[in-house]
Amino acid sequence: MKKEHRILADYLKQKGLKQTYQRFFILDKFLAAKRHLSADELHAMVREQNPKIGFSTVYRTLKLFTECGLAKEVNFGDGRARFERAIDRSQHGHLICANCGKAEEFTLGSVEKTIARIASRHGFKIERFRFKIYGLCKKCR
Amino acid sequence: MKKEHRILADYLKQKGLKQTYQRFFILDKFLAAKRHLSADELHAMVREQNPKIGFSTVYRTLKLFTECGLAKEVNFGDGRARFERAIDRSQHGHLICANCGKAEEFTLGSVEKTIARIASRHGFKIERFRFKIYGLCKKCR
DNA sequence: ACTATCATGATAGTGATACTCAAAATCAAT
DNA sequence: ATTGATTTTGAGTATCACTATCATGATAGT
Repeated sequence: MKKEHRILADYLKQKGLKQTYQRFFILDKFLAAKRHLSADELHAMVREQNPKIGFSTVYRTLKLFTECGLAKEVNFGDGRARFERAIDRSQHGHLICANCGKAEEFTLGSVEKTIARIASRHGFKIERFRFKIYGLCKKCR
Repeated sequence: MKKEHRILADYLKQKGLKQTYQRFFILDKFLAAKRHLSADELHAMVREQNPKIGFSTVYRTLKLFTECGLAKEVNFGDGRARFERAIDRSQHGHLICANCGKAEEFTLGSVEKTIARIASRHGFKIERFRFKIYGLCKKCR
């Protein structure tokens, strides 16, 4: 059993929720994706193999993934939430192209100490942070 | 004449747009605000003294301010765009409280070099960047 | 003052997200 | 395996922020 299936299964049990076919099917599709997906885009992928699964279910399931730490919601300013894998991934920022809309990632190792220092100076308790650079990617510039 | 009025007036002239009462009235209200405002919130402030001014005008005028560099659009993840002054202000990030929703600011001086380095490594042309830390502020923690 | 053009403000439209509910699925207890 | 309580699903609808439309009104050059 995949690590991510285990995490989802445990979370469902802990919360008294049910292990449904849809939830694990959507999880597999989500993990297979290479890009940052919106609920709409993931639904399109899911529906290719499984046209019965509705948008609502995909949408709610993505929220569920976010709750149990399997996914992170990211927002690139185009008015639709996107989701990315959040297991076994180091902190990273996004380079978002204004032309093609694709998002590259960059590691944040060198910035993390700075972030911690800033927060403590303001008496602020960090839950999470987002670092985004908007501009033009190599291809589009 | 205020510096910001000058900037707006020049921009309007350059673009062949008209100098209207509303545009300058909204600008004054915008500049007087201490917080990060949404179009809705600014409209509420404007309407106190001037109930005739509609939401559409406030909304469009904020876009106009953004075009001419008087304002910046920021998004704190609550699904509504907010605007902040952008003249004579150094680059800064935001500390956004998950409880009260208020946003403090922090300076980014030490991070800017890092950002430039990251971008050049990816062949990415920076237009702008956003650095946001979500968590609990001093009061709410 | 006249006229072309732009701006305004009310209304309606759009798209993403969130809610509702009847029918179906899950799961613990028998 | 059957039952029954409870959750989930999927379709439809509602809501919210934002955007477009358009008739009326304001602006600015002549």
